[in-house]
This record gives sequence, structure tokens and C-alpha cells, in this order.
Amino acid sequence: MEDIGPPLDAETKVTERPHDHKDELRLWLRLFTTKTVIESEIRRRLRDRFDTTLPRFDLMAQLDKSPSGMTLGELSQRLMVSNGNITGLVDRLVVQGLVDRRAAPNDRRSQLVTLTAEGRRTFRAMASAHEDWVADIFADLSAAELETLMRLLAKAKASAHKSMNTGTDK
Amino acid sequence: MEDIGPPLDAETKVTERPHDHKDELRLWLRLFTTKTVIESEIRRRLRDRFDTTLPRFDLMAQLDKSPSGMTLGELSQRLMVSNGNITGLVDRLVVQGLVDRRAAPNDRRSQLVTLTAEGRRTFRAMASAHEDWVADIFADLSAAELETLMRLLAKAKASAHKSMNTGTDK
DNA sequence: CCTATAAATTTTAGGCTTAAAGTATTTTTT
DNA sequence: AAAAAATACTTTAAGCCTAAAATTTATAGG
Repeated sequence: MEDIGPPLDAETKVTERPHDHKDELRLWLRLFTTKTVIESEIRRRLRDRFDTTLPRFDLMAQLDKSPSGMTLGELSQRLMVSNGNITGLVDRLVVQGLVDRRAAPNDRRSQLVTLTAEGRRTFRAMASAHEDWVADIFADLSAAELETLMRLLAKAKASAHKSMNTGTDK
Repeated sequence: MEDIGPPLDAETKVTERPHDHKDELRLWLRLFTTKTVIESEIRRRLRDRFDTTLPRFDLMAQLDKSPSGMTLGELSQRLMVSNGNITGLVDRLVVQGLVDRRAAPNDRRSQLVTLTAEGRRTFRAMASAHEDWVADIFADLSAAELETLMRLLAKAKASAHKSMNTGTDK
């Protein structure tokens, strides 16, 4: 039998005897490693077959969905990365001739970024291969399992967001 | 009606008419963003409350589990990062006085890395807070949902590993 | 013993990333 | 209109990360 120690009063019980959170920790570790394994495979393929990187691919994917172009600020928000990061990423894509950067019509602070014709052609080829890679990576999961994962990950993300606002110490 | 084009022989059918893989793509995107959201929150808390980074925390976690120390090569494998990366991380932790680096007994090529007394004390405090953060982040998921996620992520990881070895073009 | 190969680590060059400070422009307030 | 605040972006300093080349030490074969 388990020794539960001396009796505790009601107020201190929870903090004195927190149930352990090893399961959540294990889940977080597994989420982390699963993502790492998949991501490093995708990065490797992008590099080997298209001589590009995941951040550049992601940026181009956003632009492909916005034919009229996006500002650096919009890209920063969509890709969830800092402004300064986008500056450098766009710089390198401009050098490669895959995107264009031009002044926004009404605001001289802003710049509109668009795919060049070559950028669009290149992206479409990469996206097609990428879709196949991902399908291959998840090939062993049934449609029902995919759906369950989608739902639970959404729930996890929502839970995480909630804990950021109401969390122990922000 | 859809024009399915000329008849295809059995061998080429699958590759000529792949069903679309948008679901897998969406799942990958969700896995990615879920991990990003959680990870950036954890990084922020590690920085704000302990003035450290996730890679350093992860490295110290490995050392905490190996009281007799680990070589740089072992750390590299466990953390799934390159050798050169570990060199720099250990350098910075040595400067901070959190880890020690000493020659391995039987092989002058190797070095054994261990937590210092302060490193161990510091890590234990961080690990305890970290466990609480993660529990908080996943608070809205039931035990059954945690278990399902664990299982499906393991399956996804296994599927990914398989596709790396047998994949379209390695 | 000597040479070739392997293993452990470091170095190098380059890219990604952030937070914080700085610049230019626009909008709001007074 | 002038001053103040906000917005869009760039720069800076520092850390993380990789692949590939280089260095040092160990091991194996002759």
C-alpha cells in the first residue's frame, strides 16, 4: 500500500500533493520529436531536390496564395516570425530572382512582395513534390486517424493559447 | 462529369491519378503550428524566468539523467543535432558555470560533460517549473485524449521513419 | 613500426531567428 | 500646423543550426 503521509488541511492539499504531470511532459516530448523528425526530412528534401530551405518555401507558399502581393508585415504575421527575419528572407529570395519587392502604392513605408514568374513556376513544382512527400510520411495513418489527430492537435493548440493568457505568470 | 482521360494500364494508374493529399498536408501544418505555439511559449518562459534557452535546457536535461556524464557525441545523438552545434552549446554552458568538461579517461579524443553542482541545482528548479508549464498548456485535454495523442503521434513518427528509408528518392 | 582508416571533436561559412534599438513615414492629438 | 504617437521596416548583436572541411587521436593491417 502507498504511504500517503500525514493528513493535510483542505487549503494546502493541492499544492502540497500535486499529482504529477509526467504524462503531459511525455506528450510534449513526443510532439516535439515527431515534428523534428518530419521537419528535418522535409528540409533535407527541399535542399537536395530544390536547393532551397523551409522558411523560403513557406514564404513563397504565402505569396502564392496572394497574387496581389503581401507586405513584409503581413508575411511576418502569417509566418509567425519576427519582422527582421522577413527582411533577410525576402532579401535572399530577391537575389535568387524568385520574388519581387516594390513600393506599396499609398504608403511609402510599406513594400509589396510578389512572386516573380519564375518564382511562381518554381514554387508550384516544389509544392507538388512537397505534397507527395507529406502524404508519404503519413502513409500509415488511416483517414480516421488523420481526422482524430487534426481534432486533438487543434484542441491542444487552443488549450495552449488559453494557458498563455491565464497562465501562472504570463 | 469528370474527364478522366485515356485508359491507363494497371502499373501507371496510381501515379497517373494520385488522389489528392490535402488532408495530410493540413495535418502537417497543424502539427507544425501547434508545436510552434507551445514551443515559443516555453522559450519565452525559460528566458523570462530563468534567463536560459530551450537548447540549453534540453542539454542539461540529458546530463541530469546521466550522472556519470556524456560525451559530446552522445549528446549530439540524443538531442538530434549536429556535432558542431553541441560544441558551441557546451561552450556557453561552461562559461555560465552550469556544466563541466573534462577529458575522458581512456580516449583523449573524447570529453565527458557533466552538470556542475550549481548546474544540477539550477536544472532541477527549471525542470519543476517546466513540468508545471507543460501541464498547464495541455490542461484542457483529458487523460484519454493525451493517451490517444501519444499513440497517434508515435504512429506518425514511425510512419515518417519508414518513408525516409523507402521514400520516393531518399 | 608504419600507414591507412576510422572516430571524436572543432572550425568554417552561411542561413535562420529573436529582441531591441534605430529610421522613415504616416496618423493622431493638441 | 506642430508635436506626439503609431506603424512599417531595417539594423544590430547574439544565439542556434547545419554541412563540409580540418584536426587530433585511436585502431587495424601489413
